Amino acid sequence: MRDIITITKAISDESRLRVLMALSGGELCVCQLVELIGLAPSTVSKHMHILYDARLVDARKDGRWVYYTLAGRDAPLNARQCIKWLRSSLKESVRVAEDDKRLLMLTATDKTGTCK
Amino acid sequence: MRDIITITKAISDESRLRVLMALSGGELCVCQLVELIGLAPSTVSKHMHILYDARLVDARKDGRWVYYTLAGRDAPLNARQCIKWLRSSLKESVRVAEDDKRLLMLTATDKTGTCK
DNA sequence: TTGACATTTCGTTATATGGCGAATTATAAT
DNA sequence: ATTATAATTCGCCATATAACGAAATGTCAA
Repeated sequence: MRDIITITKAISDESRLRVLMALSGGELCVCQLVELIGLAPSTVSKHMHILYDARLVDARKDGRWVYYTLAGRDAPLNARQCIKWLRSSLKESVRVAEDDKRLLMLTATDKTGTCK
Repeated sequence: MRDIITITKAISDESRLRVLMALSGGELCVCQLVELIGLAPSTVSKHMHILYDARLVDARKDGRWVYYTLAGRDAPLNARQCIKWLRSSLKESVRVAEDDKRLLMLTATDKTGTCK
């Protein structure tokens, strides 16, 4: 029960939902998410910690950057199915579409894969 | 997006999750839910309002009782799929099993279908 | 009609949550 | 070595949330 509540609390915030949907397109580092969401780095970092606790995202550190991805095979089934539900539910969200578009611009300036 | 956030906020509370799982066994009136969850009637009523707003439950008034059921065919797909995910995720929850057991006792004393 | 009961609404209170900036840590570049 | 950058932690504040009891509403029973 506690695990599920951790997940449901994690997904009950607009910024965190936007992050999860943004990560559908592949891994992103915190500074890219800051750019996308428009909140302070410290705030975004806290959001990512909440998503990580819920095992909805994985983290990978590379140099001074931390890259986040959607939870993968090793994540609990509950978390993966939650993401599946969210993706199908937010498929037609205008906000998500806007973010996807902005993300294309953000990642285009950064062809190498490193952040900046 | 707003609809989904309404849903995710609605399911980010333990009492409301317990209510949703309890309703898997069929409709229940507020006083039965009060008995099960152990919170004040006013509190449970507020919880039900939140679930209703999210379209996760339907309400049916019969005399002085209000019976709630899980969202049915007419409810948004998002809400129904959410319930599906929750049910599979909480399938093995001890808390839910305890509630189910208690519910059997509660509904056994009340064979007619009316509340008391 | 009076009383009892189920439910909801309202006002209040305590705690949880989300936001920021400042300070801290870790890494890379000069 | 020093500086710059990415990310996190910490402390603070404003708002949201969940709880209660009291009062209001609606319905049935005596």
